[in-house]
Amino acid sequence: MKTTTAALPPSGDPGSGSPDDTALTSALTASRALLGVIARSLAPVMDTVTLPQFRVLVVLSNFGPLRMGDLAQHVGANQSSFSRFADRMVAGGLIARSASPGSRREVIISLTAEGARVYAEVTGARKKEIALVLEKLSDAELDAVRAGFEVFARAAGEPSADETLILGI
Amino acid sequence: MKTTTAALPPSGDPGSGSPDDTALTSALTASRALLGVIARSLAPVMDTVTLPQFRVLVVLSNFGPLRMGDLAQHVGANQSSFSRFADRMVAGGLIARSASPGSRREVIISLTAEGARVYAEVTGARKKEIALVLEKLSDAELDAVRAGFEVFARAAGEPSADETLILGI
DNA sequence: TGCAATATATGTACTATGACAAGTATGAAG
DNA sequence: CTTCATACTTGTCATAGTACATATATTGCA
Repeated sequence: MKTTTAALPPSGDPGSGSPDDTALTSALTASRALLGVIARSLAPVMDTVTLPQFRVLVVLSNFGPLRMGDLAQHVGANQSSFSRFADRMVAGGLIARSASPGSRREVIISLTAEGARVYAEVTGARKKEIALVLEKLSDAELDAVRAGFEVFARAAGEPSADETLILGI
Repeated sequence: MKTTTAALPPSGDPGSGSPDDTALTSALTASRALLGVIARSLAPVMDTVTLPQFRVLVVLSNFGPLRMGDLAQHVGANQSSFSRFADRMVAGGLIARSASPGSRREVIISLTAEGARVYAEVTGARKKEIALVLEKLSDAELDAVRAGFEVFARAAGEPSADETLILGI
């Protein structure tokens, strides 16, 4: 029997770690801060492109023109669905279909100038947002940020393209 | 005339900043790393809830039970649309409708245990992912990360709830 | 009581996404 | 040239999200 489950109290952060992992706490807080940055940078284009569509822009920006099927695979889409999905993006002026030089049955998808602009708008905004934060800092603080972030990024490694695509960023 | 715009070459990061802003570069790299973390933490639940639905879980986790209309406002949804949106989440066992003690026309939405579990799964995974990165580090490196992230988070400030909701995180 | 305001639910309609099957055009192998 | 595989397109259908207008229930106030 599936009775309506009872209400639960709010919980900002579930479970506080051991008292000595201040680095974990700091990392979580910083991750929220960076999320804010990312979200703000993405917001302005969200009425031009949907998140799944932005995924495509990311892939094409990083890999260059791709065959339709390969592109579908990269974003984890069904190939047959993807054709009409591409139609919408073509209609939106974000991508372009072109014939493959090698084979007439292949269709190459590439960014249009507009598609590239949308992508650049987001990454540019992200950069600007972060710069805005950093310019509040003293030289010593900047150095601390640089050192800490470098260490973390090195340890975390670059996320695979497919991983970040989950969010479409 | 809007002819099909030509293909553009790939561009990983558009525009490199001035040579001295290594902190900016580090921050951008770290932001990508954290994005990977966030994306990985979100991936497992993406077949249980959609991103808009996860937004609701986030809001309810942070604010506790809310009236339907207030909840709709928090996630930026049209009130009349939201009723059926809530239907789906109720059907999915993620939230529950209950009568307001004060007024019989008000409907209070609260997380079910399952809804709270899904939210906790994501935040828990995020925490675990970050811990996994940090445990590779030496004490000195941990200290650098803690210091750098603390400075950055303080300068960036907590993102507003509405801001992070853009991404549904 | 009666009326206006409030809170939610429903009718209707549209777009985006996405799955599956079937069709069409092209290329490659024999 | 026939046949099979490849690459994309199209038909069909189902679901999610969202909007606008309208209906229903409830409350508060005159």
